[in-house]
Amino acid sequence: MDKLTDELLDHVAYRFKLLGEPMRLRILSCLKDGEKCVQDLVEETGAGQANVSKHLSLLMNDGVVNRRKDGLHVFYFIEDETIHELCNLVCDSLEKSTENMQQAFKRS
Amino acid sequence: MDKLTDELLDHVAYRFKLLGEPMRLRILSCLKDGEKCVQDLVEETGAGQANVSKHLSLLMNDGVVNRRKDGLHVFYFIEDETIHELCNLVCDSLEKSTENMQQAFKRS
DNA sequence: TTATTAAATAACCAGATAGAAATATTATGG
DNA sequence: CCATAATATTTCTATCTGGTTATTTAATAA
Repeated sequence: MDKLTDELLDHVAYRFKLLGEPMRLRILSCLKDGEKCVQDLVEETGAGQANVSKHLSLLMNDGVVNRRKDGLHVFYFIEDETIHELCNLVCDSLEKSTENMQQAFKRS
Repeated sequence: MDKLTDELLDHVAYRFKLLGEPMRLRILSCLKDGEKCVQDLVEETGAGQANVSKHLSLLMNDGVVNRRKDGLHVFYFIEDETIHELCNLVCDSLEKSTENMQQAFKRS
């Protein structure tokens, strides 16, 4: 985070914002183990088709995911693998702070 | 990102959402080198005082920052150091994809 | 006590956006 | 060509939220 230009900072914020919607994170979680077509994602997430498409479109435009067309189906996959690292970092951090909360609760 | 419960996933998303606002990221960037009082942050970011306070409050409640009171001043500092890692990861990733874009542009 | 300063909170508004429904596009098969 | 299935796009609406202004709270000093 050295010498963040305003432009880069805005882009970083936007990337975080993309990851900051539960449904988008759910979609990315579904893509963790490999490509999925839109239908699969609709079923797995329980979201509407238009909704899933829109989220995927946003993720595509920012280079988070990419796609491969095959007949009527469009298979989406994670393009930027750092997503997993990001999620893991946050998960670990949250779990740690939850532990601390519990510890503090025990002590009180 | 293994076995994300819905609850954890929502919390992870919320953490990302917190980082997904340019002004909050700017505030965190200001705190990178150490604690700052609210006034300092107001001056450095150019945002309104109420605004900075509100952002800090959100960041506090989720454990991203913490504070130390000293007389009239309240000094905020980063509590969850993984923030830096997260930002660096995103920065590197974005820079990389920008390079790729430029490469592709040269080839075309 | 009163005045002053720093920070937090409350109330409001305007812009953004997730979701739903309808429509359009694209690809396949008959 | 037409029908169908998968996906994308458009439109609309309800909700959320960042920013501003005004007010309140808290701490210090006179």
